[in-house]
Amino acid sequence: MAGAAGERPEGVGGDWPPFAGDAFAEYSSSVFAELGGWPDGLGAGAGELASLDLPEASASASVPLARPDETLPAASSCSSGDGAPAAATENADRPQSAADAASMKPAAATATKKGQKRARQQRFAFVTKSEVDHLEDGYRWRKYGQKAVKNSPFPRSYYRCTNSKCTVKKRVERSSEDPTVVITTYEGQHCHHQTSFQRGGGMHFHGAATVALAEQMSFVPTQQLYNLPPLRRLQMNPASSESAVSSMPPSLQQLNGGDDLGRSTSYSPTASAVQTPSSLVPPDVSFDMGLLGDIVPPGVRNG
DNA sequence: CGCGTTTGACCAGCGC
DNA sequence: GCGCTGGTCAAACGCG
Repeated sequence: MAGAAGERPEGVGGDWPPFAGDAFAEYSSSVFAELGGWPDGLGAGAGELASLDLPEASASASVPLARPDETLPAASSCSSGDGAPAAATENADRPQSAADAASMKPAAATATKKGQKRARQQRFAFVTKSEVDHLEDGYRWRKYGQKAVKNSPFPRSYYRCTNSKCTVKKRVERSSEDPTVVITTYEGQHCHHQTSFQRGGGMHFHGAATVALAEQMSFVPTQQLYNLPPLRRLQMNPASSESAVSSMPPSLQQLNGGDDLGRSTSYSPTASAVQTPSSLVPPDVSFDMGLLGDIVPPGVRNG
């Protein structure tokens, strides 16, 4: 969802459901990390992420999540294309037919030319506190793998969007440091409406805020995203006394209170105050030009 | 029967 | 070059 296509995914906003209630029943905090590129060795990257994103570990926030010099292909999840420069990743898109899949080596399906690293799409990771590993986000996912993670007692699960035209993937793992923390990493951007999601009626907006923020990030044009410093993080601090809505960017406020979402969700301000600790933002970052400029309202920028 | 999960195996990238 | 690790495949299995 961190797609850099600069196009708002349909279904986001008005009817984009946040995480379902169960998933966030125990939600207490959520932190985003925009990965300019996949850190080499996903385990290491995820581990850093987990430790970094916990408020208690914010002191180590300077650890990069992505290599600053890594250039990314255009992030587009859908081979069908929506005007985004998907050509760069076209080879990386999953084959749509079984024949293609059979004739394609797993790695070859995602690798580019020899000597090049496999195409990597824009990814977003965020941390949530939840007892549930697989958080509802409004889309249907099919689990396609699970791996033990080095230095972690918890396995990492791999999910793929069930939409055949959608190549969005996500990884879910628990933090080894804090078992209550779930690290969810999205890769790619949905190119379709969410599937009919409606399990149970209640939605808890803290999750919505989380995802909405991530989506908000996706509005940033690709090039802009790639030119940004390696790490952008937004912390959803439940302990903040800020009014959640007022501290949200206008677009999120709209998401939150304006449309269907606002009407159909039980919004919990306790977990939605947007904070941007200055320590997490490189000093040379201009809020007017980067992701945060679109996300963090001026009043929040100073703490 | 269709869909999703589990799980062992395979492959590529990377570090030593 | 070798071993480790991450990422993915695909057959088997379970469930509604």
